[in-house]
Amino acid sequence: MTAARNAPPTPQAARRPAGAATPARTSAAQPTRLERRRDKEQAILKEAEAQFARSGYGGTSLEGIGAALGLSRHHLLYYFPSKDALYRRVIDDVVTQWLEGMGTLAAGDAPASALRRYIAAKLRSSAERPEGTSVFTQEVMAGAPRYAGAIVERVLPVLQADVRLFERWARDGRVRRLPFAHLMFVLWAATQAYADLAPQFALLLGKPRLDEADFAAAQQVIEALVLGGLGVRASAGRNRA
Amino acid sequence: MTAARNAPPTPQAARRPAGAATPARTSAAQPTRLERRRDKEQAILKEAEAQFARSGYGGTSLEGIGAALGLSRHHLLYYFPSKDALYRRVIDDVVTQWLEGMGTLAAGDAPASALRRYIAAKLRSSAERPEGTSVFTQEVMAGAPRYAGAIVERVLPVLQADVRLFERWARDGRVRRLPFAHLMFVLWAATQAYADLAPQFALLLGKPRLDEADFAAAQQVIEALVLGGLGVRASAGRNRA
DNA sequence: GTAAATCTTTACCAGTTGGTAGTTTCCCGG
DNA sequence: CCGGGAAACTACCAACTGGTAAAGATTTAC
Repeated sequence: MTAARNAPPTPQAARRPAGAATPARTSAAQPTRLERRRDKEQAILKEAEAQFARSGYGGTSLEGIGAALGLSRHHLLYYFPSKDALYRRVIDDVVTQWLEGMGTLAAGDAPASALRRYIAAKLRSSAERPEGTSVFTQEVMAGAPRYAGAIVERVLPVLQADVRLFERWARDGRVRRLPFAHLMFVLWAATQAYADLAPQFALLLGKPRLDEADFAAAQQVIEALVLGGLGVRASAGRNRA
Repeated sequence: MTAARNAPPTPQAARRPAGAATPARTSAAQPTRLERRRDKEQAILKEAEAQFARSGYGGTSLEGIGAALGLSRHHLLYYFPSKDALYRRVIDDVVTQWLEGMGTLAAGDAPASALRRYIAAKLRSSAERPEGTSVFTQEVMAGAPRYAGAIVERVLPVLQADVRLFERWARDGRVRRLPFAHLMFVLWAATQAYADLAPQFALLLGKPRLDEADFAAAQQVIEALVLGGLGVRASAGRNRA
């Protein structure tokens, strides 16, 4: 309470504004107002994502999010008009990030390497940003009251494209035929579990948290299952780790 | 934990004749007080499980649970001393049910049929009582603040037994060697997803909810992956559906 | 029939929630 | 130096949260 007041979290210090693509303006040393605002919004979104992931929508309070950032609840309502609006922004970003990782499968590669890359990408996202998928999972468990539309509009096309790719592979005799939509579901489930259920897994492995070796093992298992289940020879690029 | 009963110790129960005097009809047509209480507790637990699954701990209110049952919030607090106690009872039942489905693997069967039965049992439990695992998943996502102990004490031994069984199979050359703990994690993830993520899957399949065909397809996929990944000939009982 | 145990309801409480309104402080450009 | 807009804080609110205390109603046992 006491020290939080005049100690703003120095947004630009650790956060590099991802400006590789954008033309580097004079902003490097002196962040403009707009940039500072965007950085602060980003910090709020990040903290909100973490808390929504941990406690769900109903279990998270604006006060709590603000406290973690040294802000008052009313301040948050200055940046975001309502808790619901904040939540929607969070989940929107999550879905976007989630979809980004999915395009990987569409590459014109051989099934084995395409799948391997897909699994690795999904697992990496689980390791690096677990909160994101947890928020999404909780939204789904609640019956997707706020995001059923987005799921159909944004996820369904990508799923259908992936299924079509599998069908093509099956037609060419490169993979065994399976209910491919469900195969994708299981793939998502397996990779997402290493974000959502990580605390449980860590507990059962006797560690404080999952480490790289665990993710490597997960990758090995999931690859073996998927490639084995599809009847794809897992020979080519055997040793990867 | 399980005996955390708030109610008075029901002194009459001991005084009642041990059932010899009254035939079965008494309990069937005219439920005794104890039975009525137990039934009511059960109804509360069921509704609480559903709401905790949907909205999480923080998003669920005693008022809401009571309303769904035609009771007042204060009435709930007569049967359960606090929201936390109610939640713990719910999650305790869930863990118990969850563990029941796990013993299946220990049978002295051939790997293929043992795994098939295990997958079928897990999927059935996801289909029949999805709320249970959703509560559990949410507890885990929150970092298992209330149930880390139970996970270690109750789940870990079963997991270790299963892993040992896999190791034995591997030593005998009956399955390919994998990080078996992670194999179990992936198996849990895949089967649980058909409870937790069912709304998403249904949405993507264009149905109001998953039906038997979907669970059959899931079973087919998971079987193919696990048996294929372990290098087990899925021949024996090929056609099952 | 009556007393005791059980069940149900009412009244009340302090703390927290998301949200609004208004005011003050700060910063930056001119 | 100053004006204006962005940022931050104060005060306040109605609704709701879990929880307690106590009174009223209903069975049930004797």
